[in-house]
Amino acid sequence: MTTARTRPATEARKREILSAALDCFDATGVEPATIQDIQRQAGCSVGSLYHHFGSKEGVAEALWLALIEEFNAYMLARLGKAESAEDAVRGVVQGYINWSVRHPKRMRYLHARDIEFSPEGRARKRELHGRYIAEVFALFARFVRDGQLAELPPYTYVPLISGPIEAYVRRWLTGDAPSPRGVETLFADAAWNAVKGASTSR
Amino acid sequence: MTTARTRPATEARKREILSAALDCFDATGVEPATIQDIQRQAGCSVGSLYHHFGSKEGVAEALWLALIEEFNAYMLARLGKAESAEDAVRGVVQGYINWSVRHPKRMRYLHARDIEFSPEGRARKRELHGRYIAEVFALFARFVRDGQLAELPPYTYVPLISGPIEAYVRRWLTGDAPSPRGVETLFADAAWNAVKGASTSR
Amino acid sequence: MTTARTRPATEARKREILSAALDCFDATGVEPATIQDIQRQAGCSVGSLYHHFGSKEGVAEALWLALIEEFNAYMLARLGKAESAEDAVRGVVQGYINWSVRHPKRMRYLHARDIEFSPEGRARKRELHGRYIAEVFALFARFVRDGQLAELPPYTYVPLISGPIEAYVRRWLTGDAPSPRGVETLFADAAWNAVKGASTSR
Amino acid sequence: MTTARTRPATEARKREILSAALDCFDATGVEPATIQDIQRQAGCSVGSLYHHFGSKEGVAEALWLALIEEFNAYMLARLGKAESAEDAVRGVVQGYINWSVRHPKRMRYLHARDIEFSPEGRARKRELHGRYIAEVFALFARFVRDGQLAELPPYTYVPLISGPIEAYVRRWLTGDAPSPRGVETLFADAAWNAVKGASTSR
DNA sequence: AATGAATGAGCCTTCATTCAT
DNA sequence: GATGAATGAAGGCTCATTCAT
Repeated sequence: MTTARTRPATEARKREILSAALDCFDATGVEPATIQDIQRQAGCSVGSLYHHFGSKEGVAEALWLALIEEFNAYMLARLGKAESAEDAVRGVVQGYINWSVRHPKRMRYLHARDIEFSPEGRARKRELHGRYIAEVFALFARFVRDGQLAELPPYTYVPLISGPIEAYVRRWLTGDAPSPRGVETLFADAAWNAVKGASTSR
Repeated sequence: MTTARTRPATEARKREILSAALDCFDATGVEPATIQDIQRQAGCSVGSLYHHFGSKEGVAEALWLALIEEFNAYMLARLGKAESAEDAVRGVVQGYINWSVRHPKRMRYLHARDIEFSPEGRARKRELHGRYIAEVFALFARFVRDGQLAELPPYTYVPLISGPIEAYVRRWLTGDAPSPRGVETLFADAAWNAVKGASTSR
Repeated sequence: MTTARTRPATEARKREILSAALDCFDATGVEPATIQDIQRQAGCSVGSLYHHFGSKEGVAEALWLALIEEFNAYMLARLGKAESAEDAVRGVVQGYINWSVRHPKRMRYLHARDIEFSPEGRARKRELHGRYIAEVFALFARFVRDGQLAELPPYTYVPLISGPIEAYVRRWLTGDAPSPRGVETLFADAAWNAVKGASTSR
Repeated sequence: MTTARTRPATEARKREILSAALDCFDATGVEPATIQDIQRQAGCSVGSLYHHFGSKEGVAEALWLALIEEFNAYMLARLGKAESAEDAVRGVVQGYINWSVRHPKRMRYLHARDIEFSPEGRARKRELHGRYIAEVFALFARFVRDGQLAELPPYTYVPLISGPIEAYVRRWLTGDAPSPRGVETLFADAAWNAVKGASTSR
């Protein structure tokens, strides 16, 4: 029994390249990283890289999409278990911290600004985002209806809940603040206070 | 008749170049923008640009430093007038919004990640940051002492106060959320709730 | 059940590839066309292409040789029926026009300059050319001997007879002149006038 | 007195590059010739080449336009002196031969097929062609009116007059026929016979 | 016979920077 | 102070070809 239908060897090679690319992009940024950096790090040829991803930006895009998919799945798994709004909100903060601490490079890359998406990449990004947001909102809408969460302009929930911890983690990732371990409760409190509903007794 | 000592004409030319550079950097990012983009936009020669700033990164650095100085001055002027901790905290949020709305390009540039500072530039940046933080902390320390503000790990104040509005404004600057006009109070409330002290009656 | 000796399936596949190659070469030229263009157009794999033709130039060469063989056969069939020198000369012009109008891509490809022949290809080309010229000259020599055709430097017959219509057809093939339909007689007259012998009464 | 207004040094450099390019393109064709071939032959840097011509195709285009302009001027100067239609027609053939013999590389390049024109280049080409054709037609129209030339479909004059000698010269340029010296009269006769008018007594 | 992943030399081009005028 | 022609290292990418399956 040789290579199976989906050519697992090919998938493995693609994963190797993406992993090497993450290291390179993390070290210098997407723009400054060169194809040769990645190729050397991945132990493959230039041609192979282009065979699988078409371009340098193709690699950057595929990497970002793979990571956001992973992150979303992680958060949704966490939120799915929440039994109350407070649980969910605190879970977002805690989950954000946990994933960042476990995978700082990945989180740093998700924050990167200099990734140029192709039209297809942008579409895929929107699709993933839309699907994620839809699931999150479905969850939160219930809590808004039963008064556990305040009714706010839709675009403000995420900044209010994640903004502080995002800002803190970004400073930590760039070496400008200590580890987020230890401040979990403080930021979870802030998030919960920012969005909790009137029905929620103090 | 050109005035002697300070050569205002020179200063004007430098400002023109920085303004052109802001447009270019904002359009494509620092790395992708080329000296020739800037030079064409500024209507000057390559040589002139090098005469005044020494290098492309020299332009990027000078621009960032000029903007952060302007922003800090703006915030300090606002905070200086605050008569209570709540006033100050809400002022930060409001000031952040106002300046961003008035100068979105400038704010976007202050958020840029791909500026490479020279050792001198980095020193100047640290100096400006230190001076700013010192003034802000002097102000806030008073409020912590008298109980208006909670006593928290030092690195958490800024993320707690500015994180949500920063996150929101970033989304707005990239076209992913509506104008911050109208959500001022909401974000000011969140900021204040996150850092207010026990002495502050509810 | 695949037939054994000549493997008609193989021949069919080769013809498919050559046909696809003609389309590609015609669209962009031989040099710019890529193996992958051809392979995609032909609906076969890269490997298959190499299996049958050995290289890209191998395809270009095989195509050219196949077409020139076809063209020569067409012209000889036409000339064989000529009963007089005038008939033959006019037949060349008319045949050139007919074949060009029927197969403009093929004629355009026979005019292509950027085909690099292998030594074997060049030999085959010479062989085909020699055989063709020999047959044509055998025919024309008779007419020169009996005075129907003028006795001219050998290398001038072809340019004198075919030059004008070649020039016209080339312009038509590139879209710079209208169809050669309608000018047949004019060009046939010119050809005949250019080479007719003294014995030919006016 | 240093460099004058039009920077003759710059023009000289451009001419050097074009001359080197002609050698390279003639040796291998436009597509196969590399920027480095040209740059080395011209004794300039890659950057300089791009500074002046923008791209490899830019060089090829500028060269072709310069040569066609030169060729047109040469032919028009010759035709301007013609005192009869026969003089003019024979002059075209003779001029074509003379210029080809004097500048075989240039003529070979004017025949090249693999030059890709930019939209601007194409426009310039059309402009030059139009202006040339207009002058030639103005001349010939006179002869058509007074009966010295036959009245034929407009697109046929050039192929009828130049076609044979073009075909012959092309064979010579590729080494497939001896020098056109000695066949001038033969081809001039053919050209004149092909287009002379009824009024022209034999 | 067919497939397509892998290879890597070599291409065109960009662009920060210098410097003679 | 201003100009812009010149430089050349370095980058992204192409593509004919090979070869294990």
